[in-house]
Amino acid sequence: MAQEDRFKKIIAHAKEYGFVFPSSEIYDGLSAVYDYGQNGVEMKNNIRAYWWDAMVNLNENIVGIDSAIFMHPEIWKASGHVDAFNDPLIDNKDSKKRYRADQLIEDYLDKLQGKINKEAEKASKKFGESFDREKFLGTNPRVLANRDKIDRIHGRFVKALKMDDLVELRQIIIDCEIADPESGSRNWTDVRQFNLMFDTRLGSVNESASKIYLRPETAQGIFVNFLNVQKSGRMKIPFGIAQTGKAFRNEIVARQFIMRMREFEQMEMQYFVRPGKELEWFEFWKDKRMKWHQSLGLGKEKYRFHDHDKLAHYANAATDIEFEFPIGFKEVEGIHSRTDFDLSQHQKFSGKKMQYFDNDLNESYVPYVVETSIGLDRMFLTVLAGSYEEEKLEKEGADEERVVMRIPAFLAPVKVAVLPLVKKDGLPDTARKIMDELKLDFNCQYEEKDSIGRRYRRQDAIGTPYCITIDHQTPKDETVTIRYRDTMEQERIPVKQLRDFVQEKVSPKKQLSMLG
RNA sequence: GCGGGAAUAGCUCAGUCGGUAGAGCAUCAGCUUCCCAAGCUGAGGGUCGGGGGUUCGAAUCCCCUUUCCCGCUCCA
Repeated sequence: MAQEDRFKKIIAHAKEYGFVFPSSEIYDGLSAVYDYGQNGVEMKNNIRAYWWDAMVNLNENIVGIDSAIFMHPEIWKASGHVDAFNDPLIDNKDSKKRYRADQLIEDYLDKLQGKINKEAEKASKKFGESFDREKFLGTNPRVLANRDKIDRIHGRFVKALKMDDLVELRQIIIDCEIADPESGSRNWTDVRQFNLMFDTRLGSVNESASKIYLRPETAQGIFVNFLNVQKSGRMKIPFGIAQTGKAFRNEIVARQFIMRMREFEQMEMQYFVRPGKELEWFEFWKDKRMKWHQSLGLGKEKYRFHDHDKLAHYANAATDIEFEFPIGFKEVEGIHSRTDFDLSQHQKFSGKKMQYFDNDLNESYVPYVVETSIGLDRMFLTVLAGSYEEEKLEKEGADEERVVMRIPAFLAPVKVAVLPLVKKDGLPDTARKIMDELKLDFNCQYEEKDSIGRRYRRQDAIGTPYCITIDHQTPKDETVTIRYRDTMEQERIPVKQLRDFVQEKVSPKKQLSMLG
């Protein structure tokens, strides 16, 4: 409970200090859509840049692209999204539980098959070694009745799925007297289709305009450009293509702040490898990506792998990197061994050869793919949640508290605050000069209003790692104090050294060099 | 989408039995000059989430609706 409160506080803090706002708020908001504010956009850009540096710049064999959100509609048939993102759903009116209609029918068919197997089992025990399983299955009246039933239902089921016949799907459920597995109730609503892909029209608004989708993932933009990049970049396997960009999913339920949004940003890299080598590379990227996360310094114990037991049809290995949010461990990044599924599908649907000629093997093949796919918005939330701290301060008298965002300096939205100690004696002028110097290199804020202590706290709240204070000593010896966000300690340094000093502290170079 | 709860100033909240909306903090201007937030003076800011109804009169009662939170469900 306390943890949930903490999550709420982080959301409130994000809004109050210009990180994340609900979309269209003055019109009552728009469900599961959020806007990034003045501080949020800086931090988001910094996270994206850190990922790009680590993937594209640090790896000579990885290049980036930026593909369009609109793509040829056939792509989503090839990828399986047109089928897989169309779930027929049905609700039980009594228990208020929701199920996938196709799942209910499949479970029912499985149960019938189970009955047949049991029947055979029983007979086998009874007749011992003289038992002829095939003959039994072909003659026993109970088995025959069930097999006949399975055939009939299965036939209707397949046809209904093919025709998208929702009424027939419901009729099958009624005819088979399928009950809610939990409550036993057979009081069902109509079957409804939820397509998780947004669609719109390309071209003029008329009958001939074609329906196109807003991409539900960025990965396909990479697959369809595989040949373009490989040839124009003279890439040799293994190599990777990286991309960041928006994707859209019309989630039935989207909740938990920016954890699941209808419009979100992905950072993906598809790594093309020799068939048979994919599981080695899968392990390689698991390790690399985990190191990237841990390089942020938010606490190694807050990360874990969660291997998938149930694999998607295209994958032969999959794992999630999870981060411990106040509401529990949640997926931040997925690493999948996608086999040659995607390229093969595009080869099939487009009729173009999606192959690579490997000189070392002297043969051509459809490459296998290992994917690293990370949600930028979730990453953003990771940094927020991992940085937010209500710190108890010891002070004479009452207990004091400060809210401080311990954001890694290279991700912080504002790097430096320039603060004249008081608003007189020419200190603001001196501060302005320093500000003008520094703002060419860093995102800086100048503040002269309110007491110095209050200004420090305001900077703590947005995670500014360094505050530079111009005091009465500055005009005398050209030095200022620099105050550290995390320790609240101060140091005095010459104005001349400021730029280099800050530069070294807010650059991601040190972290990146450890990843390289 | 279903069930439950919530919505009053930027934030936290008060508002009695239905009688024209209040506090603290924050914001802005001026004063004060101080190294870890809440000194002084003044000002701005709300059609009480939106729409409809009952009533002489609605923040308050009724209906609808939107958004958020919790649970269910879903999650390439």
